Amino acid sequence: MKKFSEKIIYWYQENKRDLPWRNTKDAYLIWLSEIILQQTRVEQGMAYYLKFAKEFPTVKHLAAADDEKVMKLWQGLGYYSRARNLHAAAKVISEKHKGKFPNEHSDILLLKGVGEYTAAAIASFAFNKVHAVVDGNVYRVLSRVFGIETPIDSTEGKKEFYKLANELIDKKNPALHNQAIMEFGAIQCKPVSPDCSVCPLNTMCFAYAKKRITELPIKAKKTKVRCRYFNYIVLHHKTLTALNKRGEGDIWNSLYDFPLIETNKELGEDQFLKSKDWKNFIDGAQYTVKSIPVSYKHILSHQKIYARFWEIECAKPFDKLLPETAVVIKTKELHQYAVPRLIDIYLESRK
DNA sequence: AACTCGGGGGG
DNA sequence: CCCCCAGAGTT
Repeated sequence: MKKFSEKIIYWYQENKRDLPWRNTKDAYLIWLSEIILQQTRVEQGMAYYLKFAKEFPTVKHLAAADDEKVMKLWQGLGYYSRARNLHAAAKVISEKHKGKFPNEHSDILLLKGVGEYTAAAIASFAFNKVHAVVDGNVYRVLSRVFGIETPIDSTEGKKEFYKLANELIDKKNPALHNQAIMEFGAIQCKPVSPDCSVCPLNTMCFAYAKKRITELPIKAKKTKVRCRYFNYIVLHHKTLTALNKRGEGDIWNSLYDFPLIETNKELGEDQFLKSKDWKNFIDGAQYTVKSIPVSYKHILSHQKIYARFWEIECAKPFDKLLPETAVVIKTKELHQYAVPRLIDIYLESRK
């Protein structure tokens, strides 16, 4: 009987997708692709990879780029700390490593934004080192084939799956093996309704034999969702608009939105208009509220945001009247700023 | 060990 | 509505 590794590698060679980051040995490009693909589907990350690779063909190009430009290119992809860490690490590689990407697993692991998975991916794909990758796909394949019921989001589970993955890896073809098992998980051993009848591993699969495909892998925690109510104050004065740069400790760090009043619960529209808080933004200046606010429900994996955009025409400039984090910009230059998807959708609707 | 960090797609 | 996706950093 053929071994696990041989079977998935054979399957991979017959079924693999043609993906751009598989056609290079450039550690920088492989790193770039791995950061973009963290918790992100290949189809969603593809356009961003092509954009970044074209705009920043080498790590030095990326290191030399402006922060705001990097964030703008990342706009819409989510998990924005990835972009900040990517940029910070590019500067380290460019300066401390003289532009040469580290080729040891332990050194790669020191880079900001690079954890166990990504270090193994880069070390194997770029330098053909024997380090097994364990991503969501690998957890699923291993738990099903070998019947592992340890929760994948536990410390114990992580150790157990890494141990098994490193026992199974083809030490002569670590890069090929790692690509194969992930692609196998993504395409054949899918999360929902995989076609096990055509699976090359169905004769050795625990979950298939026990009819427990839908139960594996096991995840212990469930993310709870928090509801938030955002009242955005979209201030205009002639050709000017006020933006707000978001900071640490909340979503969308280092992106821009508008000056904001957040409340614990839904307020009526008249109730909000009467409230004093937002008028601090304009310090009692004359203003005109343009019609009723535009409303959106923005769903994230861990937050539900009920947003309203109050468009206010202000009679005088608002330079010094805003929060510390605010910036006054020309409305026509708004498109240069990196904004959350929610703000982007609002702006698109205003065109 | 638990929490937080986005956005999109599929059943 | 739910779950998952080429996970990592912080507390």
